[in-house]
Amino acid sequence: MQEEAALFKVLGDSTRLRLAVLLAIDGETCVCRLAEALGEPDFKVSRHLGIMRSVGMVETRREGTWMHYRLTGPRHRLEKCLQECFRDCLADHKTIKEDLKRMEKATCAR
Amino acid sequence: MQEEAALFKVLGDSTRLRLAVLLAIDGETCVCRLAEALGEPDFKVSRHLGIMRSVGMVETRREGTWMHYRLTGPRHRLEKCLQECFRDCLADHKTIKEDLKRMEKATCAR
DNA sequence: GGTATACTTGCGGTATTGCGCATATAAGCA
DNA sequence: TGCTTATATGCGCAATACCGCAAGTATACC
Repeated sequence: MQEEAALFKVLGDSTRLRLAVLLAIDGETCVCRLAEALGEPDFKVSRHLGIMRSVGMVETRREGTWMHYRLTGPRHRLEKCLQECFRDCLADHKTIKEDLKRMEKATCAR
Repeated sequence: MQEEAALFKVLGDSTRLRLAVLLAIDGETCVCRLAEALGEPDFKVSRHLGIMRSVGMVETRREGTWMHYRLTGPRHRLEKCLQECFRDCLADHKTIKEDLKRMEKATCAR
């Protein structure tokens, strides 16, 4: 049960929960865009993404200097359920809408 | 988003996650039965239930010396989704099955 | 009143977490 | 090579979390 709890624990921080929802909605995204979306320093976002990666919740793809993060294709029912949760229950949240708005305007070259 | 993250955080501890799943499966249950199910001291179980109550995840009903805990009827989509998650994704977990077995044998007078 | 059962809570200790800052790495380009 | 952009990470600190134990409350029953 430790592994399952670890998934919830990772989502138990609002910064990481926002990142998870944004990735669920927008798919693969680079760190700088996510940092602009959240209005947080990129080292902070990077560190939280690292934590999410350590439990296998996200995967990365490097493209030059950019690092693209995406949610891992769900490995079991729990992860599938959680990802549906992001899209179905949290996408409409005020904070997420604001994050998405900032992400659209991101100055990052994509 | 803090409130939503707080829900996940509460589930980010394996003791509390087990309690949540057991309550989702078995409905209203007293502390001593839950403690026997988990094989943990009752003061520990009681403390974790208190944490779950502090975020509104569980409610209580007193009956004599017994205190019965149950999951709160979901107040929004996220809680509904999480409760489905308990039943659909976690009820079959090895640990939960063992917990349920111990709960059946509980010496507690119910 | 006194005792028993069921549950809760204060305390002290150790461990983990999240933060910002500064520094490090990694790739691209002049 | 050196410079820039994008990202990652080591460090120290303050805050929080979980634990076991011991003591407390609450109800029931004699």
